[in-house]
Amino acid sequence: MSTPNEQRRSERSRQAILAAALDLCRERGLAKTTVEEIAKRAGVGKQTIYRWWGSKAAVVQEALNERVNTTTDFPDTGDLRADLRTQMVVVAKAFASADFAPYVSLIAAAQEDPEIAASLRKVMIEPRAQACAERLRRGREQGELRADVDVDAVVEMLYAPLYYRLLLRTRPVTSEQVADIIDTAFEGLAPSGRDGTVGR
Amino acid sequence: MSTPNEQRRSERSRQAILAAALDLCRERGLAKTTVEEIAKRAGVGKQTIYRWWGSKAAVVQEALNERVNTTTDFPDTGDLRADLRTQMVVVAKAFASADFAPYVSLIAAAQEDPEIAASLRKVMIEPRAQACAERLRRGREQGELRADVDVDAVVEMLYAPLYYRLLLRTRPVTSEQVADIIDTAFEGLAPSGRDGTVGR
Amino acid sequence: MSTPNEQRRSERSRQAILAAALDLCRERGLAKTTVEEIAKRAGVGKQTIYRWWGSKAAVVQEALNERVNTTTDFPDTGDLRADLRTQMVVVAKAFASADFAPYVSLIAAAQEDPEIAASLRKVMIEPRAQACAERLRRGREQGELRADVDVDAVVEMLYAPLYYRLLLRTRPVTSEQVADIIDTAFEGLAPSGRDGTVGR
Amino acid sequence: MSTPNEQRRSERSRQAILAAALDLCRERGLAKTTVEEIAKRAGVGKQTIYRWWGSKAAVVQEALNERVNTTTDFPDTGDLRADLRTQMVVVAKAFASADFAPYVSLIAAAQEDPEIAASLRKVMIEPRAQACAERLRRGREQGELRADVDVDAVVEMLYAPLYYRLLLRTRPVTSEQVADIIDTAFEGLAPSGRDGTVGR
DNA sequence: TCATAAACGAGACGGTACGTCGGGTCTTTGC
DNA sequence: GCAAAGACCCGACGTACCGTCTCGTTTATGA
Repeated sequence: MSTPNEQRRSERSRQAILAAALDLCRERGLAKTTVEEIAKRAGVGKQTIYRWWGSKAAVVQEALNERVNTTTDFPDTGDLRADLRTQMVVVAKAFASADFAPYVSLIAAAQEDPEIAASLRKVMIEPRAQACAERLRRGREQGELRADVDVDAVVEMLYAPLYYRLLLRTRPVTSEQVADIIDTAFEGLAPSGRDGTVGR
Repeated sequence: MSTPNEQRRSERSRQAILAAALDLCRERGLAKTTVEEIAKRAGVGKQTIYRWWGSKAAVVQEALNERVNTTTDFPDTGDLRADLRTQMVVVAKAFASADFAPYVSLIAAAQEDPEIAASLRKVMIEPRAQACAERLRRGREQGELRADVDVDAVVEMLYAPLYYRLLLRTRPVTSEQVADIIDTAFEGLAPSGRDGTVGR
Repeated sequence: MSTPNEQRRSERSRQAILAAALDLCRERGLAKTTVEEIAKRAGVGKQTIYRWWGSKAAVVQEALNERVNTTTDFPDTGDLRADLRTQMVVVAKAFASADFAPYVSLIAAAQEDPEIAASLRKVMIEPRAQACAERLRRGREQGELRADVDVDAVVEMLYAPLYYRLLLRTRPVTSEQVADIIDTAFEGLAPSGRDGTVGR
Repeated sequence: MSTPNEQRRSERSRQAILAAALDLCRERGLAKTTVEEIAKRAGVGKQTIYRWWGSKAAVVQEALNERVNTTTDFPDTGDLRADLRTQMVVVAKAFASADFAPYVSLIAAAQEDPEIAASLRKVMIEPRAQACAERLRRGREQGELRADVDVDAVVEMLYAPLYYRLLLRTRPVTSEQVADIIDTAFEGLAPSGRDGTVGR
């Protein structure tokens, strides 16, 4: 994305652009945000944006990445279910927050732009999924999880319902949902025992 | 969406517009499809599109709804897990299909257009979720499910991972994923039985 | 312009169209008047206009022709200069009148539509020019005019300055202008006698 | 018409626009010339036209003004009638020329657009009328004209018949017409001398 | 007297051009 | 000597009217 000389780059302009982009995206969504507006609000020439980023989505992506809590550390108190709950409640609160909108816009943009999709996965999603998988692996070793589970699949099972509500807006994402997800996931749907109809 | 006289409407034009919109959307995605192109390909004036629809997304939504299998019936062989599997495999195959792209585009568009979001939920998502919930309820009555589960939450748990992969493209949606989801959901993550590890 | 059956034609619609066209033309000029507006104001379908006229200009032309004083009679009191003055003052007053605008619009339209130009000349201009030429011819026979003048050229000389001001709007058309034109035309510009330098 | 920065303006685009507009206007008249065509032929964005001009007529007006012989000098050989004839024949030839069409279109446009009318008078008509009036004034001082004539009215009397034929197309504008106009104007219509028929 | 066929009102239709917005590139200029 | 300012070419937007084309609904003969 960047042939020009990185060293001569104006940090002041860069920050102004990121801030303006994020603000506008929060105000009216990424789709209705224009590069022209970002430039004007940042007090910057359009060229300065095109020089360093490939699209407005890339700007928002960088802004978001820079501002979001970069800590992907997962709590580890020894109680897996409690730790999952702690972490997922944080995520749920974030999802429910109004100024999470730019992240949603970014996911939307990613549907028609593979480049955005790739960098979104790489920067935002996979590191966090990895951290969770890691914690699950440790839990499995401690016997808190069945030995045969595929932790990556479990990460999906746990977080997917949050994304489902976030993106389809069927219902709001809440802490209760988190509790529900964890309980159901751990205890299963089968009426008795994990091996199904046995004790019937 | 329609103040003009519905009765004088040209069905020929309507069909041509829906077909053109869907084709273009499959070819290059909704974002890169223009109303002008839809009109040209359909051999129609732009005004005819604007007269009957509020946006290109609305056109695609109607096209999709009209062409998609409207059967929301859920199989019921008496074996809940098998029926879920049957139905979810159908969904998974659809999600994996190349010409499912318009649906994905539509979900993306819905992120920044509440009207699209609402009609998407009402027309595409909720009827199918209801059908699944219904089947789950019957299964619960037959003792195939724990008596205390919230079927609506279960629907989310089951389908959310498919949407997760569809929209975040971390991995492809497959029949194996479906098997995994069902198994894990029914048997739970806990090492033995649903009531924790404590010896029974 | 008219293959349809003239006898079945609705006089009510015809009158409503002519009136609406003339009104709109007075209100905002022919250029900003649309067939759609004429139809709506006349309570008429667009097709009824297209059935009987070739253009909006043709409508205005017919309206104007029907409403204008069709008397092309020239006064003849025996005093040519007085009669010219009488008639030209009428014309000057018409030109100065606000609701003469449609006639001006029509002349403008004629500049880019030979059909309008032809019918304008035939219906509006030539009959009146002929009447004036006739009166001049009688005056010439009576010795009120030099025997060698070309009456058609004289008609032009007399009326052209009124059109000049009407169309170029350098100054308003007035009765004083009429007096001036007649005096100068009759007496000539040369300082003494009609044959110029003679008495020098 | 111009809020944008005149100094950054592209002269290349400006010239291309003026040329294209004039060409199209000659080919099919101003009424059938579209801004879109001008832009396309000039290899220019439409916005560049709208940025600097208020209408297609304004473009043609500027083009015409820039290309037309800006010399408004009137010949002065000492013989007023000869000088008038010289100059008016030039005008008559111009009026008769095929590529004078844009000027006619402009006069037509002026009938429904006061702004065009004003600039047309200011730029094209009045300077030339002034030059003629000036020459007439000098002639009057030299005794070639009656001392009491209003030179401005005379300008109108002389040129109006050319405009009459130009705009009403009753007959072609020719050099003969010019001769006729001058002879009649100077010698008058009255059978003998300017002070009536009474024998001197 | 009534059927029938034309003209009618309404207005949807395929188009063309409008005037505007914003994208991404290129040029000028001021700090 | 960079970068703000912004003019440029371009393509699409959503709208206004064009002139044509159905639709029922009057209306006005002529069988």
